[in-house]
Amino acid sequence: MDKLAELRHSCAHLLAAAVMDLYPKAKRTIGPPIDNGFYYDFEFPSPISTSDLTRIEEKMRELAKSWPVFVRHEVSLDDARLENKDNPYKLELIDEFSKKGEKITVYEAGGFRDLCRGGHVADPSRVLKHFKLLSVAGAYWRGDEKNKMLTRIYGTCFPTKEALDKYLWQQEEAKKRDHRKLGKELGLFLFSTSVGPGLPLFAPKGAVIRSEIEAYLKKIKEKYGLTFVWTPHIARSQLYIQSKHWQKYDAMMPALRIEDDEYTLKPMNCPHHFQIYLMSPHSYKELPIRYAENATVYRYEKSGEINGLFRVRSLTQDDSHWFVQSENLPEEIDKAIDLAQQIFKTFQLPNYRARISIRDKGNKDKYLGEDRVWDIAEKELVKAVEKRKIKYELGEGEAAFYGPKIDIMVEDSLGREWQLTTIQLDFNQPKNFDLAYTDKNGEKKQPAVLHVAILGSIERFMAILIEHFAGAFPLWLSPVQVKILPISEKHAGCAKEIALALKKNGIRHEVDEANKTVGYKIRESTLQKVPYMIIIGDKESQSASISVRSRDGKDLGVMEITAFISKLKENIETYQ
RNA sequence: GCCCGGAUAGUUUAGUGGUAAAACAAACCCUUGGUAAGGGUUAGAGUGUGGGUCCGAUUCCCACUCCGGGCUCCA
Repeated sequence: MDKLAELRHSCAHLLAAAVMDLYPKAKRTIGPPIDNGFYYDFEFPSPISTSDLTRIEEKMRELAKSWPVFVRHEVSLDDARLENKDNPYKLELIDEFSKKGEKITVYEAGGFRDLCRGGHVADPSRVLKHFKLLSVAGAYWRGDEKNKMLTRIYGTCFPTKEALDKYLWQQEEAKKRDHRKLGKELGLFLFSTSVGPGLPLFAPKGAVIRSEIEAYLKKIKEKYGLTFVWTPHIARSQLYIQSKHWQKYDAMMPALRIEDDEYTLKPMNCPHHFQIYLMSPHSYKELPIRYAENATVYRYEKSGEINGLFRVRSLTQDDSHWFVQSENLPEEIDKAIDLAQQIFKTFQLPNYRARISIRDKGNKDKYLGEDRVWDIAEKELVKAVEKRKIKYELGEGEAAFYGPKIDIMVEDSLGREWQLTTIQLDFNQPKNFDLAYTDKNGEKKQPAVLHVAILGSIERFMAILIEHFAGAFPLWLSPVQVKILPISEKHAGCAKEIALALKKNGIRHEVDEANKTVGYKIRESTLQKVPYMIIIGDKESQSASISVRSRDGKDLGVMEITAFISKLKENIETYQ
């Protein structure tokens, strides 16, 4: 256990002590350190809420002052059982450890004993200072929904006040950037009770961002040799029975009845794209065939799991299926990664790492497809990320039975990681759907399929972008690129002329004709994160020049309107 | 789905067992302004939905809907 984890684990003990002091009837369970702090799960005789945290935290501070050194005791099974006779959770753990033949240890500090593996700080009263309780939540005993729901208290602890403050600041900053909050403030998207949970509606400004992203994806994917297709949103349930999703996939929406047949909302596009592939026989000369679609699919996410645009029930995948001869897999995998890197660059996401899911080597039987092809594929996945110097880790045994895959995790401006890209090899579906091509010897062969989604879900990606940029999108994505601010009513005519010039050049703009001061208008445009403001007063209306200001408060000075427009167009056209 | 919390004008919030207050936004008026909030006036919700208790409910109780925090990170 590292130092920070020891500190946090010790703090979890402190929390448990405070809780036992205030709620003697509560039952303790476990309290491990986690990525950003620690938690402790309790069974309380009656529910507690966030407002109780203050009291508990005060008690912790009181106890911390004289918190003694942790003392380790090795105890026998019987003693351990006796000591915890009223706590079924601890008993369960004790029996488990004993069965595994592990030593049972108890740590004691300040009259407070807890079953514990160890890993504490040496001088608790000196270092247990910079902590904070954060939230209360429900959590199942051992994470299993069949078990009893416990009350989890989350907290965090750092070695210094500065580190704690920094963490809390980051949390605050993340809260400010919350895409749900910004989505409302910037008029991007909404949820309507009448439409239903998890079904986002995009308002004009959000729709602009969406369609810019989709248009960009279409352009760059076509450049990479993908062809776009379109498929409907419902299909006969039979299609998914053939693909085996019906049997295995648990996020299928319930079936619909249309006349005498059963249909369902599509949860994925693969079987549809396969139908297009099956439209005609294929020669090896045509391969690889790469079908792409920005396709909206529907998934049944449990009500409690829906979360803003991160987790929705209608989502649009930037999906594609590449039908490839096995021998061409290396170059196709490389191409897919190259495509992903280009796209990350465009969205100003410079840091990412890969996770490669491969077979469990000791258990090769449970995987479908030729051993040789798996070997090549796995090696190629590794080679491809190494060649591009992408940091990666191997997940042995994490591959699905039908193929290995690469996931790419991208870091945002607050240092949080998001999994975006999945490049999944599939040796299974070609079989289910009898996909074939004729090779140069006239023999019928089965192509490998690569499922490639770079951004995953466009809704989720938009949420990430909103938080990454804190709503201040790059020019090409901004719903309003330029705001024209006439100083007084007599400059309205001139403002309209400029608006017309922008319109002719395809630059999204608005004129703020409100009867307000220019200072007020600047403030409004800045809060709306409009990249550029043009201020029009007497000086400007008497010449062909405009005065430009950016949303970050810089006065860009006076320039010719034509020069300004061509500068913007140059920037925007990079992405079109 | 489950645990905890919440739902009051377009938005953010206040408040009360005797039918609701403010700020910002909006509309209008004054002002015609030079780089992050000029001033005034007016209108706007009957308090998520349904039920119950009560003379009386937005307030208390119940159910439902929706929203938020959380449910892998093992003594």
